[in-house]
Formats: sequence, structure tokens, C-alpha cells
Amino acid sequence: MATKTREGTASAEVDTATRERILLEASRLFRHHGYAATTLREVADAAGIKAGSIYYHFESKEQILGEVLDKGILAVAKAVRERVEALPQGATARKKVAAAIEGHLWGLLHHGDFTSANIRIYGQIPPAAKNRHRKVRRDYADYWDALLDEALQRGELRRDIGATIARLFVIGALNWTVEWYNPQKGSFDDFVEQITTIVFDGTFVKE
Amino acid sequence: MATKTREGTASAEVDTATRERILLEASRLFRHHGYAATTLREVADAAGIKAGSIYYHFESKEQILGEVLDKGILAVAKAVRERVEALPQGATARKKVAAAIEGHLWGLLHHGDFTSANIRIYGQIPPAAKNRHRKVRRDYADYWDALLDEALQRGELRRDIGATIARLFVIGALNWTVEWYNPQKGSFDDFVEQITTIVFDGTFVKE
DNA sequence: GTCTATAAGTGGATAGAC
DNA sequence: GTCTATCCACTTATAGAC
Repeated sequence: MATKTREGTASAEVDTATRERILLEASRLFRHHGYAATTLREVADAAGIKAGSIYYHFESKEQILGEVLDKGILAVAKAVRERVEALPQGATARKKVAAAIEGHLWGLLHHGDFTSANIRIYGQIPPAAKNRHRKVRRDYADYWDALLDEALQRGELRRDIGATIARLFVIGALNWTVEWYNPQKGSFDDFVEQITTIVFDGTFVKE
Repeated sequence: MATKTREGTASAEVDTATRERILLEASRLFRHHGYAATTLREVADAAGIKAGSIYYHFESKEQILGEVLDKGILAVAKAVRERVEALPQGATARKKVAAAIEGHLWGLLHHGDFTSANIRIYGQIPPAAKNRHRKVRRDYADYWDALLDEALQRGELRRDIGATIARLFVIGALNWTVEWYNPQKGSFDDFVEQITTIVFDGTFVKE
């Protein structure tokens, strides 16, 4: 991992560690109290520094927000791409989407503060921050659109529901699991299997 | 509707009208900016009064929050109960759940500011407000649990997924539609039908 | 790199006039 | 019922010491 020094010295590991701690604590506080309600004093306290010191690492509260938001999406997108790309060439669309669901849930639940903060506060942030973050979101949505398009082309996705509605409904449903998933009630693998079953085949016995 | 007079006069219609306007504007602002970020000055401006006047109708910002939260759930719960109770006695669980889904979506999307505010900010509000609101939420969740239990007893709900996971996943998915539903892209009835199909039978063609 | 001190502005809530 | 005026606590961000 490249260190980010300002004067060319080689002592910047502590540098990035504090910076990461600020981002982690900020995401946790944004998640639970909202963006506006979170003060930089609270973030600083949680990170073990004083409020003024934050400005050595970040230019503003909004810059912290931007990095927290991006991290949430990028962590999920990375996990999804890795799993989909690990599949053999001729995999069915069903297998690809299953891999994407597992990756999405894994990324979501293993970076809970970043992902939950993103989901919870995206609708409430200043327009400027929203604009800066929009492309990261759009790219990830495009990835899912391509996956589902492929499933539609292959005749695996149902044709009696719109592909856009399917994507929005499924992604929304998956995202919301971070609000209620309880790792103490069964294994992650079982959880993924049940969610995948619901998404593919629904909740009711066939008529 | 009983008017709420303080001195026994019969002129209180204006009274409740201003009160309702405050709640409506507050819900809209809570939805889009969050609870903490919304100032009572903004709420007052939007309602066409001055900030100090709010305290004639409410004791505090938190009291406004409490009423906004309750309204969101109660509007949805009412719509659901009405539709389920309108069904004939021996209706299948599938028909009952379909009626509940339609009621949930209708209530959700026709009181968008109250329901979206509830969904977005519930995780971010002061603990005291959360405690006061909890019972309203719990009662509605219990209603769904009973519906799905019945479906399970009748053998209509799948047995290979947990009923709790099914409820949490489905309710979460339905709730999130308020964040992306666009009434300009097709009728509400078509929308309900597609969502219901996904919930019952999933998104993929049967293997 | 982190600290203290402070500037400049905004928040919820209250008092009392009308 | 609504207004104006105000209290006092708290906010982001900056300046400069160490």
C-alpha cells in the first residue's frame, strides 16, 4: 500500500492509520445519527484525537462524507466482481446472478458501517456531495443491469416483469438486509442460500 | 372529526389545519434532509408561520418527530387491514398476502413523505423517540407475522426458508419501493402486480 | 501531526406583546 | 394563534503554538 507523504519522508504509516480511523468512526456515526447530526468533535473523540486535528487529514466534513460514501459502494462492487469473474466461462445467468448476490451480501455485511451509512444517508446529503458520488453508484447499477440483461437474453429471467423493476426491487431488498441481518441466527452461507432462493423462486409454494 | 379546542369555543378548524400543515412539511423535510438537519425555522417557513408559533401546537421538535413517525406506520397499517378484511371468509393465504402487499404499497406510496421519512430516519433518531415509537412498529410487524404464519400452516408458504427471514426480506423490499417508484412509468395496478409476482414466484424462470 | 483557543454563525426553546 | 426578540449552547473551520 503506497504511503501518502506530503514532504517525501518515509514515516507516513501512522498518517494513513489515523486517516482510516477517522473514516471508520465517521461512517459508524453517520450510520447511527445521520450526517448532519454527527459533529466533528464526536468523530475526533471516537478516533482518539481533537477536533482541530481532523483538518490535517481532510479539508472539510463533506470530504469525509464523500470518501465514506464511495467506500460503501466500492467495497460491495469489488466483492461482486471477484465472485462473478471467478466463475467458469459458460456459466448460466442463474449462477452468475447467484454469485453476484453472494458478493453483494458479503460486501454489504462485512463493511456494515460504510454500506449502511451509504444507504441511510444518501437521500439526505447536500446536493453537491450527491453529485460527486453519483457516478460510483451509476457504475455499480450498470453492472447489475448488464447481468440481468444477459439473464433476459438467455431466457432465464422472467419476461412478465420489467428488468428495471426487477433490478431495483432486488437490489433494494438486498441492501435492506444490512438493517436486520443477525449473524447470531444461523450461518452466513445459510442466509445467502435463503435469500437467493427467495430472489430466484419467490416465497410461496407453486400454485 | 372532533375539533381540539382549548377553551370550548367552536372555532378550532384553523387550529388543526395549521397543526397538520406543520406535520406535513416536517415529514417532507425530515425525509429529504434528515431529522437533525431540519430546523424548526425551515418547518415554520414551509408551513407559512414563524418559528416561535410552532410551540403553540407542539411542545418540542421531538414531539413533531413522534407524530410524523406514527403517521407513517399507521397509514400503511390501515390500508393493509382494510384490504385484507374486505376479502371473503375462506380466502387463500395467497389472496390475503396479495391484498396485504397491495395495501402496503398503496399506503406507502400515497403518504410518501411520512413513510419515507419513517424508513429513512428511524435508525438515526434519539433513543427516547425510538422507544416511544417502537410499539406502533411492533404491532404492524405482528400483523404480518400472523398473515405469514397462516400461510405457513396452510402449506402455501415455502418451508425451506424461515418465516422471519421471509417477512423481513419482503417488508424491507416493499418499503424500499418508496425510494424508486415512479408513477409516470406505468400504472399503479401494473406495478403492484409485478411486485406481487416477484414476491410470490421470484424473478427467474423455473429451472 | 496534534494541540488549544477562538471566530462567526446557527440551533432549539422561551417570554411577552398584540 | 401568531408575532418579535433573545438566551445560551453548540457548530464548522481557522490560526498559530509545540
